[in-house]
Order: sequence, then C-alpha cells, then structure tokens
Amino acid sequence: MLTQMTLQTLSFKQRSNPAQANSSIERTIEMVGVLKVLSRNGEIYAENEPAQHIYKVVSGIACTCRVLANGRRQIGTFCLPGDVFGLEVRAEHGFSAEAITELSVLVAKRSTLTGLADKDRGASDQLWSLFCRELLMAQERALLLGRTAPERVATFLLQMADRLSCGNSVELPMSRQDIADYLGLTIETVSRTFTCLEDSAAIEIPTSRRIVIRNRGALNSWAT
Amino acid sequence: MLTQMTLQTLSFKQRSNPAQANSSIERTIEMVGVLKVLSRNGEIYAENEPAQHIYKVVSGIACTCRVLANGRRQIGTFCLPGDVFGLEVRAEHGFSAEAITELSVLVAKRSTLTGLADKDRGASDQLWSLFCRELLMAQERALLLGRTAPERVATFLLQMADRLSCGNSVELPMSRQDIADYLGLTIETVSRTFTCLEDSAAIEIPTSRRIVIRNRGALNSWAT
DNA sequence: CGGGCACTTGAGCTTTGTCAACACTCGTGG
DNA sequence: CCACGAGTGTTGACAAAGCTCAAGTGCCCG
Repeated sequence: MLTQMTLQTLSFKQRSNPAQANSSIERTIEMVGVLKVLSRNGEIYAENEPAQHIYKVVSGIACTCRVLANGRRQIGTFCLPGDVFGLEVRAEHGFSAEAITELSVLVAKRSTLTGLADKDRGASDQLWSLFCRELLMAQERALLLGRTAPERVATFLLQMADRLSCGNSVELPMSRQDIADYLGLTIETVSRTFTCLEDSAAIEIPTSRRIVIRNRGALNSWAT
Repeated sequence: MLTQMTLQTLSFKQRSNPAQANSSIERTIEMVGVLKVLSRNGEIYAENEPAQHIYKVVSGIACTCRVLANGRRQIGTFCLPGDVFGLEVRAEHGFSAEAITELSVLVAKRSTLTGLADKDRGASDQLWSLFCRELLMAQERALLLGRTAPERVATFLLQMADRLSCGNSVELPMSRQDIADYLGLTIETVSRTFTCLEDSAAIEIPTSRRIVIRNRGALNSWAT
C-alpha cells in the first residue's frame, strides 16, 4: 500500500493532538529508530537520492529544500522537534534535507514503516491523516507565495508562534536567509519587513532572533 | 480509512496512464455518478461548504479557487476532462469550485467512494497514488510561484500543452484573467508576457485563445 | 453597423531585488 | 581587558519587475 508514498514531511502540530502524539507510526520510529546527530548545515539526504529512510526530529530543526537552476535555494518545509520527514511517493527524494541548527533525528528504515502500515489499519490511517495535513500545508504555501512581502512575513510569524507553541514570544531557530528562502523573498526584504512590522507596533524585536507578538490582531490583519 | 481524506483534486495526466484510466474508483464514479451541467461561472461548491460529493469532469473545465480578503481570486487547480476533484481531508471544502467554461461533471456521493476504498485494497491504492500526484503538483506549484513572470507563463503553457495532449497547438480553455489568477500575476502581465514569448519566436498566437508552440526548446529555456 | 467583452498596449508608480555600506554579536587571541 | 575578525543582520540608494490606471484594438453576435 505504501509502495508509492510521497510524504515530503508529515508534521505540523501533530504534537498538539494527543490522539496522534503516540501513534503507532511514531512509536515505531521511536522504538526502532537510530539516533543521528548532525551539525549545522549538515546534509541529511540529497535530492534524487534513494529514499530508504524516514526521520523524526528529536531536537533542533531541519528543512527540506531545492537548489534551482539560477542558484537560488528554495526551502520547502521547516521540520521542528516532533516532525516526521523524508517519506516520499517515488523511490527518490524530491527535495534534499539539511540541518538548520545542531540537530538530532531518529532514523528508521522506510520498509519498517510501510510494512507496519500494510499490517495495521490504524497505522495506515495515521499515515493518511498526516499525509493529508501535508497536502493542506503545501496548498496553503502555494497560496502564500502569491501574496505580498508583509503578508508572507506576518503569516510566517503567526505560523511559527503556533508551531513552536511558545505564547507570544518566539525564538526563531533559523536565520533571515532561511526565512527568505522559505518565503521566496530576499534577506533584505525580510529584514525590512520585520522592522516595518515593529514600527507598526504589531511586534517587538528584542534581539534579532527573538520576536514578541505585541498585537496579534494587527499582525493578523497584516497577514490579510 | 478514508474518513479524513483531503484530495483537493486528483487528476493530472491520469488519462495518459492506461492502468489508471479505468481504475475501480473512476469506474465507480462513472457508474453511480449523476451528470450535472453548469454554465460558465456556475458555482459547483463553496469554500467551507460540507464536502459530501466528489466530481469528475466529463467536458469543459472547472477550477478550484479562493477569494482573499482583498478581493483577489486565487485559482488552486484547473480541472480538465477526466480530472477528479472535490474530495477533502476535512468535512468541509477548503477551496470553492466553479465552472470556467460550459461544464458537465459526474457527481458521486463521497460515502460511496470511501466505502469502496474501505473494502477494496486496489481502490485504496489508487486513491493513494492519485493523492500523491496531487501533493507533488502542489509542491511544484509552490516552487513555480517563486519564479519570474516569463518563467511562470512558459511553464504554464508547457503544462497545458502536456495536459491537453494536443501536440504543439494549444486551445486555451480559460481566459487571461483565469491564467493570471492561477499564476499569481495580473492580466496585463500575462498578456505582455505572451506577446514577449511570441516576439522571441518561442510561440505563435493565431488567435488569443490558441497558442502554437513554435520552438519547444526556447520555451523550455524560458521556463528555466 | 454597433455594443459589449476580452485582450493588448502604453505611461507612470509601487514593490521588491541588487549592491554597497554600516552595525551588532560573539568568540579568539594579544 | 580590549582589539580584531567573521558571521549575521540592518539600512540606504538605485534599478528592475510587475502592478495600476487608462486608452485602444479586435472579435463576436446581435
């Protein structure tokens, strides 16, 4: 059943769903997974490499990305602690994956997971639901890239505040360059937009990596 | 198993795959589906409406779209003859759908399809594979929106020539406005880019809706 | 022939990208 | 303890891409 799976990354708030937090899929990764530690910028796998393993972030953050013909890097997803990534439709990875910070991940064989889903209806359902969430995210992302710079940045901040579930004070784990590559903007535009949002009193920037949401309503209206 | 499905649209070249052209899923839609005819701009379903049916295009074309707060419309996917759309993860539609031309679709109950997938492993596999294709498309689309106007338009033309499988002469079924909404550009930019591509001898535009690909290599290099 | 609609074209403006300079942080070594 | 340098982030001036507004063209269908 899973011979043709395309999960680029599962993830997104599954931590906040108690029913899935200990799903058999995740438990399996945790039981059979081998811990791997990477330093910043370390490559986890390359684009077009055979997709034989899947990964679950323990600490730090990773991203999936592609380098385009013009040399520009496009980040597909940020993978936060708890997120699962690396499962693909095809036999090869469609994106590469790298560590954005010091990173530790659990690595499990793809065949173990697909075998489980073949036998266990519950596991298969969980993959479906994770997969569905992934598709929704990809669709949302496609829509986001059609919007203006302030809309993209504001939406990104709200997303990160939500995913890191740290109230209104967000410690961004990635650089401005990473954010720019994710949002399809340049580092300068991201930086300017941050200060613009700060000038409008929607956010506060105590240090460059720490963002405090001062006025969520204002930020929401920036995000349109 | 499919109680939480999120197929926004399946589709994309499944017609060209003989193994799937008569899949049990599609056969079921054709057997139990009720034919519905809509005129241009007719609404098939609205965003947030309960997702109780799925649809297969018989003739004409449809699109899934969203209208943003600022009034701008964003088209998610074009649904060509043979394409299936309307199946969702959640209980409600995440996008609305409307007819772009005169349109006839087969409408089937969602429960019929999910019931089939529950019983039939083959049907379930087909849904997986269609769903996977959908995710890949959404990811490609996200990458596309990060590119320049000529890149987007050239890629769009190549895609349409491929999907309509009509050789090098493409009869575009949608207006410039629809293309603009799909590519995240304005109607003027789309129009200018078309003439620019014509000036560069990559294409020819006998009438505004008919595009002839004169030099596929040149068009490919525009698409980067 | 005339009206309406879709499409094209032009001129000016806004947004974002580019290039360059500057500021801040943090760790190293004098 | 401070000086230095590398890395990261911010800011400014200018250029380019794309958007807006407005006018014009062509086509279809009465």
